[in-house]
Amino acid sequence: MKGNANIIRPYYSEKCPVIKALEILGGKWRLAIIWELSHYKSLRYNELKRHIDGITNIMLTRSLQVLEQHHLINRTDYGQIPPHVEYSITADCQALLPALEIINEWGKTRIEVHRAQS
Amino acid sequence: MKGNANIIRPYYSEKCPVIKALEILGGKWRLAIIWELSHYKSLRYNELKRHIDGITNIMLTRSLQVLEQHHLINRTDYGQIPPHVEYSITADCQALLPALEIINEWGKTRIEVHRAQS
DNA sequence: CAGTATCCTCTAAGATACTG
DNA sequence: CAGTATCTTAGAGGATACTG
Repeated sequence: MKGNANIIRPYYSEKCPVIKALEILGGKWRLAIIWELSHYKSLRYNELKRHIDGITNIMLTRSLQVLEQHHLINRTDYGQIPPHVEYSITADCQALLPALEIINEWGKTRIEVHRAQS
Repeated sequence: MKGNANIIRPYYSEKCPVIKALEILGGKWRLAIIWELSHYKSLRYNELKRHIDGITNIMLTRSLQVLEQHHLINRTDYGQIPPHVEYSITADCQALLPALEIINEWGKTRIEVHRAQS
């Protein structure tokens, strides 16, 4: 597990909750994973990978591990061969969804801005 | 202006608004700056710096520039000597505040978790 | 199917010093 | 007061190949 630690080092994060949250959520793919998972009861590893265009195995794995460590997602291994693993968001994570809705809507307008400029 | 570009490269961002938003907001200090500014009508450069513990000149300057480019903050230069510059958030940016409220509340619980563990 | 193991690159972040 | 100019570096992100 390398290049896998949190993006932002502590200290100010212990005072500012917004910074603290970014420390946990700020990876390139983390919010996208949460957002994607939030639309399903659960998703398998490769399903999730197919949903998130451009993500690689390592990045998906690393991101999932970080999110799991922070109790934002549940990992359920059905202990079968071939493997069957399902991911879902936790109740803790649900609290963030209203924020993600807003960010998603806001992001849409940014894509329009971007298109209009190019 | 180096090391100042957006954190996340395009492509998937053009499809996923959440990724797009992160591309603009995902810097280490950007949300903190917006969050801080949102509590005031406007703040001067050094006031802002004093509010955000740990931020350096370059990081504040760079972050403010990026945010201004994306029309998230207004920069008002009063053209005086000594300089007098005020920063405030734009109407565009206001739309994000409800999300920041949620993230802030969520972040508080994470700080508690962090404390309980150490 | 669901991941690891290696290796590498790039750049965001920062330290330090200086300025109109 | 409100920044800029330079230089450096840690580590996030990724390419590629492999595995139980």
